[in-house]
Parts: sequence; C-alpha cells; structure tokens
Amino acid sequence: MDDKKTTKERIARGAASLFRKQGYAAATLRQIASAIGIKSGSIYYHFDSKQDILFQIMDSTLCELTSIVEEGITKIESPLQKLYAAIDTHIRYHIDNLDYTYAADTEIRSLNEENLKIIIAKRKRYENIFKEIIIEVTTNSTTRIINTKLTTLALLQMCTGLSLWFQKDGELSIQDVIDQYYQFVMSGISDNEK
Amino acid sequence: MDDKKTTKERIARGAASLFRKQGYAAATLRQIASAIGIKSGSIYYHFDSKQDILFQIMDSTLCELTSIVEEGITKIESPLQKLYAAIDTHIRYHIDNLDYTYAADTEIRSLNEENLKIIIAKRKRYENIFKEIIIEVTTNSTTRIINTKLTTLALLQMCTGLSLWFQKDGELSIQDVIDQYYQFVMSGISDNEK
DNA sequence: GTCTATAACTAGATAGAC
DNA sequence: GTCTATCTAGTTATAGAC
Repeated sequence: MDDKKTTKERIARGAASLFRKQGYAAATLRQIASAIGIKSGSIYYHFDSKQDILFQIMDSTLCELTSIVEEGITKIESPLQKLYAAIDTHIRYHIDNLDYTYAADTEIRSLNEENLKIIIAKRKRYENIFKEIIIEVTTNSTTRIINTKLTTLALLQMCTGLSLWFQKDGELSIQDVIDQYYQFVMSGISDNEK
Repeated sequence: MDDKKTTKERIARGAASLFRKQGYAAATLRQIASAIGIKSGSIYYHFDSKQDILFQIMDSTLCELTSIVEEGITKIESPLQKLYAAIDTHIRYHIDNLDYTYAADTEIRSLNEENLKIIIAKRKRYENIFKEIIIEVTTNSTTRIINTKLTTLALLQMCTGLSLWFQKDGELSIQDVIDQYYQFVMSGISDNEK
C-alpha cells in the first residue's frame, strides 16, 4: 500500500491510471476503488462524483504544468533558450506524470459543461505560453512560419503525443527525446541555427 | 435522410461521429440509432455488436488509408517527393474523414483482445511506410535524426493531431496546413533544402 | 473514514411480431 | 429489414451501520 499519500491522492492516482488504460467512461468506480484496496462507496467521502475525480485530475495537472513551465522560462532572456526550456519542462513533466497528463490531454470530451469552461480556459492559457515564445522566436529571425497558431498546436500535439507511446524502460532516454524534439521544432520554425 | 448510402454505412457514419464527440464507451447504441432515424434493435441486423461497429470502422479506415498512401508514392522516385506525397495524402484523408480517422487514431484501447491484434498489426504496417521513407530520406542527406522510430512517431503524431482541432470552415486552408507541416517535418529531419 | 446494502437507472443484447 | 418489448447485468450514487 502507498502509505506516503492520502487516500484522496491514492484515489486520484488509481483513477488516472485507469482513465489512461480504458478511458474515463469505461473505467468504473468499483475498479478504481479495487485498485487501491477500498470499496467504491468510500470514494464518495473524498470526491463528490466520478466527474469530480476527472475534473480535479485535469485541473491540478494543468495548473501545475502551467506554473512550472512559466517558472522555468521566467529568468531566461533569449527566445531560443526559452523555447528549449519550455519544451524540456513540458516533456519531462509529461513523462513523469503519464497518467495525469494523458487524462488532461485526451478527456476534455468527458467533462460536463461547467467543468469544460474552466479547463478550456486553462488550456488556452497554457497554449499561449508557447504561442508567445514562438512569436518571440520568429520576430528575431528569418522564419518559415505561415501561422503561429498552427505551429503552436503542431508543436504541442507532437510533444504531448509522447504520452501515447513513451516507455520509461524503453530504448530511448528522456534526453534523447527532448533533444530530437527540440531539433525538430527549432529547425521547423526558424532558419537560424543553434 | 442520406439515401445514397446503405443502412450499414449510415450506422457506421453515425457511430463514428458519436465516437469522436463522446468516445466509444460513452456513446450508446440508442444514440447511434437515433442519429440516423432507426431503433437500436435494428443495428443488430447489420452488426454483431457495438464492438463490431468500432472494429469495422477502424479496420476499413486503416486499410483504405494504407492503400491510398501506398498508391500515392508508388511511382515516385525521389525520397523527398515521396515524403511530401505521403504527408499530403495522410493529411487530406484525415481532413476528409475526421470522424473515421479520429476513431482509428484514438480508440485502440476500446478494442477487445482479438480485434486489438489485428488493428495493431495494420497500424504497424502503416507506420512502416513512413519509417521506410524517412530512412530513405536520411541515407541520402546530412541528417539530424537520432532515431527513426521516434521521428516517425513524432511526425505521425503531429499530422494525426489535426483531427483534434482542424475545422473545415476555419481560417486555415488544407493547403496551408499541408505546406506548413511538410516544412516542419522536412527541416526537422534533414539539412537538405527543397 | 470505510464498510455493506441497495436504490434508481441505463447499458448492450435478444426474441419475435410485422 | 425494422420494429417493440424485455432480459440481464452493470453503473453511479446514497443511506446508515460501525
């Protein structure tokens, strides 16, 4: 048993893992409860509903991700170094929190109307961090970019897609992935080298 | 009513649309039936089960996509032109069949064991088309590629991600998207220009 | 804070009328 | 080929014992 965490955290962790494997709709509260050794009724002491579990997972993940990416670029002046730092943080956070980021990235359609509004707004804010950096990069260089919005989405899509196939014990190291992705993105958006 | 198609095709079409909006598990047979103006019991005359609908959608989509991409590159000699043609076909097919490709790209986890094997194998085959092209491109040029598998997955992830946000009536034309994506990919994997 | 028991509901699937 | 009616099972959520 995972004694280091509160029951609430253990429920969220178990839920995120099942949401990733089966999807939100297909994962049942009985499975979530059973995964951490409690009964489904007990979940309602910690969460209001199944929807509430999903929302809290997505909300906390988006908030944390946004805050560490913002923090990571705050002292950097060079646009290119900002871009590298943002990609680096994004990828490392995704790899360290595969279950949570997978839910945050793919389960928007499972949110109810009220929660959807909140998450969409936070997502936009996160995407804007990257969009701003890309605009900075391109204003100071010969650029290949046709559309910054498209580029931002393509970039994030590519980096986020890691959650779908990356395996910690696989053949590729995290550093390999970050370097290759940065190379990919950098050369894709700018004629400048280095 | 869509008189041009058989009922079976209309069911598949309605199902794919709902699978995209809500996910396979959350979409009900009653919703699918209602979307095309029949009752849920009637579906079983055309399909064995809900799982069968999903499988046939994914299988036919993967088969068709594979065949038109293969056909599109068959007469092309230049590796770079092959890459462009493959990306072009992939993106156009995705945009023309958003509901079907979305299911094929995201609902693997909803397949049962038997169907999973079949789809995984066809997916691998499709990915290999791109991997082979990337290997061809990189053997004839100064390359930035660390790992062809990673590059293939990043490329496909990026192009496939279109299904998540692209809107036909949006500000971006299909040609814009294809050009930017090809630029992105090309410069990402090779030092050669054009 | 976790349990058991169960209410209220909805799902996929089947059978047989037409 | 589509319908109505229904079976069976599983779902979220609640109530109250401990």
